Amino acid sequence: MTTGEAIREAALRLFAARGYEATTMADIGAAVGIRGPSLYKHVASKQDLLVELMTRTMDTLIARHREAVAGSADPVERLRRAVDAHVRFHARHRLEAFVGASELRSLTEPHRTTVLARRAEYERSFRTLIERGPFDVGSVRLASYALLDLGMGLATWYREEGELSENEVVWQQVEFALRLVGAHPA
Amino acid sequence: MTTGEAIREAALRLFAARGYEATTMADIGAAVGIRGPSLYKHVASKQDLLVELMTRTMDTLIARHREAVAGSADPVERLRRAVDAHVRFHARHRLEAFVGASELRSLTEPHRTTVLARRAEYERSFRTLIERGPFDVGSVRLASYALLDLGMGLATWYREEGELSENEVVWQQVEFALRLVGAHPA
DNA sequence: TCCGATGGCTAGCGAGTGTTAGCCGCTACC
DNA sequence: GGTAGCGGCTAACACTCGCTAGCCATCGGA
Repeated sequence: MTTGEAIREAALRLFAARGYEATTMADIGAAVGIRGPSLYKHVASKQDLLVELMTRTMDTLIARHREAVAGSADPVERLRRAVDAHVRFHARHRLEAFVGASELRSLTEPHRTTVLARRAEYERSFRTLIERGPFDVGSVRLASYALLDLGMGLATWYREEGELSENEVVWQQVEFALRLVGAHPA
Repeated sequence: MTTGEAIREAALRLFAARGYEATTMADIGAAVGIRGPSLYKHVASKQDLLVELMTRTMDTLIARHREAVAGSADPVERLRRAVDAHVRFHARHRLEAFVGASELRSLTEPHRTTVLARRAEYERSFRTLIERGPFDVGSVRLASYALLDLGMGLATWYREEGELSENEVVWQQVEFALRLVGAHPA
């Protein structure tokens, strides 16, 4: 259903710009050229729109992570690829990432708990990556948070039209990340 | 007026937990033991509450930054102190920082522009700090964003009751930051 | 040609919102 | 002991919102 997809895309843009609570069904409708009530022919509810967006975001983020990590057995290379995927995801899906981080509180139970669990799992996977490698950090947990924050920040400031290309930004962030955990002695 | 302060504190907690739009004046009133309409004897409006919170946050953040940087002339030491102040602020004022980052969109003009300008100024000051020192980064701008993101992340995950003390967390983050910009060769 | 589904629309319900108006008890002060 | 005013309160206004009900035009397939 391509109309449903258009609605989700419009909702994403509006949620990112104004926030979930401040966005009205009439706004979303207007963005796809129909009236508010007509949306209910395509989606179940406003909350459902948010749930769909957030779970999809976490699903593809974790999928990209698994693909990236699976490609190598070397701990340093695995972390490098994980950070690359993490940063690249936040560059390519800025709005999804932004909504995912800022609208957790608008999620009703049990969806909130589900998404939070997914996020915790993702963080744990970074922690494991750091633990298993020849890295030098005081606190593994803090290091994992630092790597995650480094990428999530992109959701705020990254712009596709910026002077640096996606690859340049990703490379630079990966470099920062590796320095941070004490790899990359050169 | 100590009642006004209590109201601002309650509003801060509620804005952080539920978001500005989802928080009602009745909620804020209940948190300080009065009814919603009675709040208007102490504050001008709900929006005014948010404006006050956000401008105060930026003011004290910038003040702490200036104090920290003023204490030394050595570029590395200046950056170290700036990061220390930045991280410490986000640990001590978690909620303010969280609201400051997530409710920018709930700010009506011209306040939004004012606060954004203040934030840009703050970022620029980090950029200058990096430019003027013996650091090694590909992009100064990206490095400044990275340092800022490193501290702002605390707003999400830091808890006072955590196993690491404030000082331990700050030291660790400062270490990460200095490694990131290529200082701290040891 | 008829029919059922699809997907728009308007009207409207019911709940909730920020804010104002106006009332009243308490307290401080002359 | 009167009174000004501070700071509570309830009632109510003027919306707004998500969502449902019910109507109707279009159109593909039997």
